[in-house]
Amino acid sequence: MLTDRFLRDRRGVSLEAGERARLEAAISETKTVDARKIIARAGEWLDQSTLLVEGIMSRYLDDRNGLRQLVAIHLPGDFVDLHAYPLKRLDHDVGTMTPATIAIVPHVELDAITEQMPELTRKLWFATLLDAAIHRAWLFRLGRLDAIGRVAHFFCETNVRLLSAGLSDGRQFNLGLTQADVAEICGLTTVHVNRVVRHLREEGLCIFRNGKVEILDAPKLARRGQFDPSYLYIDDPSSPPPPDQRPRR
Amino acid sequence: MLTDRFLRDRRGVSLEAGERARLEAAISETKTVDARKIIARAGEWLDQSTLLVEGIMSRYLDDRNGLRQLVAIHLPGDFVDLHAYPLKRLDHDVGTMTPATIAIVPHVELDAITEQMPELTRKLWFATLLDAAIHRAWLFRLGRLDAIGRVAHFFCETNVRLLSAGLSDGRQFNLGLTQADVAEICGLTTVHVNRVVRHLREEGLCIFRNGKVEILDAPKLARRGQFDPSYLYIDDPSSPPPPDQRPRR
DNA sequence: GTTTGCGATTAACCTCGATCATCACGATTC
DNA sequence: GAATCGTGATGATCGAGGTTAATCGCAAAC
Repeated sequence: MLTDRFLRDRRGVSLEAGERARLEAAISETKTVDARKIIARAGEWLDQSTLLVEGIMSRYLDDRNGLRQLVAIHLPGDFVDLHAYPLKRLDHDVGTMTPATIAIVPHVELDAITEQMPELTRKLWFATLLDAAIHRAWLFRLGRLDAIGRVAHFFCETNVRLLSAGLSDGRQFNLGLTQADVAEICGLTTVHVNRVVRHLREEGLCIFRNGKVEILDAPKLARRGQFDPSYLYIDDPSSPPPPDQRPRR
Repeated sequence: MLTDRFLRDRRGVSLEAGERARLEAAISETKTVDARKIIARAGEWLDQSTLLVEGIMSRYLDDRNGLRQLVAIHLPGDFVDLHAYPLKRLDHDVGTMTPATIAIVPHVELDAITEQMPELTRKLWFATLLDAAIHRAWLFRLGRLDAIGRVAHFFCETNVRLLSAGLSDGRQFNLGLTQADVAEICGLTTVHVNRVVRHLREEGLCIFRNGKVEILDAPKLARRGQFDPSYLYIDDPSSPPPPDQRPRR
């Protein structure tokens, strides 16, 4: 199903069968889009949102000189611009990075869901806040890490996200991004990303070639990027479960 | 009322009288908190959220060396950690920067609201996504602006936000932050923030002294920080209104 | 009046990453 | 086959901002 990967392995908020069916029914159409196409522009009024089925998409802000800062990348299973539902108007552009398959969900369908299914509504809300949590990790990356740490952190994050989408084996994954893309994500120049990539390779941490990432030493890479995956809210039996009783304070 | 400033002047999502009353009724208690106190820690399971009535609060991530990256600052009227309602567990710490008055909203009350009031639910959702939009602006700041631009952008943003909260006259406002705080926000060192502040003063853009900001040349300051307030979604008669009919694509 | 301590300020030095330039390689295209 | 273009690789140079450290102003505490 198109929504199979949506909120997969997210503790406490994975969809029930009925919820998944309801969301699936809300899809008005699916289509394929070429790489490097703009799906929605900043300031546009939107009446639909985009669920990413296949491929990689991004959200970005332009600066005055035509340079871009990516604020998010989206992987299969992500409800890319669900936040356009409450916001109605976006503050940034949304586009594809690779060829992509997307499913369209009209906002009138989401109106119906919010009227009738409060539990599913909370899960959709959760999905948008997960994006916000990733924004925060990216803020940490840009504000507190050096160039090597930023790229290391990005690779770690993407590995974990793709793993939960079933698109990485935990050691190797295909990203389809260029060094220039990584530069726009990490707030660096392509030249310096190239040097960072070489450094990571020479240190035996990971190899980035032809858009593919091979992680050689995951613990060391995570340490270098100060990466802790808890902000991704992925179901992990080894982390402490929610308290039986809601905690009081 | 305690919620008077919440979603004030936000086009299309300002609260109706009944909604405001319902939210007000959801408040279980209010309290005052000293400056520099932690309200919630990363990883904690929460069953309540915090509405900021007076004072300034922040959210931040710690790095390995004990340095912090602020990911948000909150002003009176902000529902600081409303995102804890869908997320249940935070990925960051929440604390006060100045002495503050806060109102507590138990999540069980929010359960009731999401069951009974879908329109108000969408507005609460909107409020959390507004925070995400501000995260994105901060990402732009850290990724694409130099030190002077970052501080200029931050002052512009804060001025607009305080203006809509009725706490700035558009030219001057009291922030109660130190240069070290600004450094943690802008991903700089205190030493360099000091240099930037001097530069902004000498260029006649703005004066930052004793936690107070005086804006001398708002247009120039905005240009220097590439600041465009549309991401704050504040009601502004001069910006284009939503289309009468929902747009189709 | 002295002490303490926080915050602001300034200087000296150095490093990381930007900038500019060139070159290699492969895939298209004509 | 030549030309073009996107992507990656690498060297030389430079400057913004980090680091370290010293000093100052001022308010609170004693």
